[in-house]
Amino acid sequence: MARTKKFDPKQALAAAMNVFWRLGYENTSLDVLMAEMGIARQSLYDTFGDKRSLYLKALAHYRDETNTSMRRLFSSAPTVKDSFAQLLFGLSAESRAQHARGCLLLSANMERAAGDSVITDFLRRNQAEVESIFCDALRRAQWSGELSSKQDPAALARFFVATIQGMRALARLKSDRRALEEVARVALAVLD
Amino acid sequence: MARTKKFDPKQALAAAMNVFWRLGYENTSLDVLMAEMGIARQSLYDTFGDKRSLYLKALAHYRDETNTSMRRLFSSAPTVKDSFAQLLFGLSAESRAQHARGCLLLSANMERAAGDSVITDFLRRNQAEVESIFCDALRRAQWSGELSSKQDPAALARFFVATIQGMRALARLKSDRRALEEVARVALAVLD
DNA sequence: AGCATTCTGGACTATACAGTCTGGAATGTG
DNA sequence: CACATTCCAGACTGTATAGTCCAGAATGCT
Repeated sequence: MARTKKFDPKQALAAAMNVFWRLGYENTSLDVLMAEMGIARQSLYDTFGDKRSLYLKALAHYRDETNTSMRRLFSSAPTVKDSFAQLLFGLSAESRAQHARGCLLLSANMERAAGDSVITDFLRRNQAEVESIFCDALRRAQWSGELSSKQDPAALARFFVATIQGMRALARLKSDRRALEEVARVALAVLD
Repeated sequence: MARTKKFDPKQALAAAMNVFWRLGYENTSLDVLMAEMGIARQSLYDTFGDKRSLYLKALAHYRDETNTSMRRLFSSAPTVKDSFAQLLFGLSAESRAQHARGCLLLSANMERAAGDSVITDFLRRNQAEVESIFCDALRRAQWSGELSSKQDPAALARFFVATIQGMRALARLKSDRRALEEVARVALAVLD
């Protein structure tokens, strides 16, 4: 009946995600989007809608990727402390460019207008999801005796969410592995 | 010889600072700046230069205000832990609007282009300053016996810088005093 | 009073960019 | 082969906004 799509939407979306990740929403122009996605204006609008809706799709894609990898991490590491250590030291060891781009969802939170309820709701749901990944792992650790039952898993989970975002802010300003690792060590000590 | 300035530049700068604080650099237009500063376009350009240089002056003004108040806090509170507690619980107890606007310098860090060396250098110098305020207080606490000498004051100082920024990110997404206080309690425990 | 300077308000310019539209080439399917 | 669909390149529109310019009113100083 018709010509089939020449490009892979998944791949194009991943490319768009990377642009937003590196440049932020406002500083990303359609021109660079078209260039990096390797498609023309028309195809972009036909396939993804306008800039904002492409952005929302990119956020969702990012969330799916990172949360999947976090679940994997927390189900494979031997102890919770190990899991958090891998997370925090992994973040510390990222490249300068990775530190500079930071976390797409943290940027989305900082960049969003105060009244943007679509993005706000999306980010709140995601934070709840991340907290529950952490919280479940912490509860399992209490069950297994690794973590004292006097600790509050929900509070610890939130604390680590905050810590990661704080470290992301530090890393963005100065890509200094040693400094980040020091912060990570102090933070991990709350699990002892 | 000439007419004197009608408005107070300090006051106008404070007003500009509040606008940038609430809206961020990109989303602040000259029109709202003129409105909130209470001066006309021409006066603004004559007195403060272009938008960016006004922004830089606003950042410096913000830094001066907050660092002065932090020094005051750390020299007046009975213990370091008390100082940090006041800082963290104070942040937790801010209004919804205050949580939404967050910290001007954290926003500047997230919003800045990667290659903007003027703002980057400014923020790095400020972070060093804040860390030194924290670090000095922690060293005094070790001297007085409040804090174990096994702890690393520089690492703790950086940790609290990260914690504050993490809590700011959380507060911006959701103004939830209880949740923030839980994070604060976990963080303060590193001083025990 | 007279003058230099600052103020206001608005017109004006230049630029950047999102989004739409057009024309024609490419390509898979029947 | 024919046709529907998708592709690309680029023109075009509308809008927002930073920054400049100008005319005239206001005001302090000598």
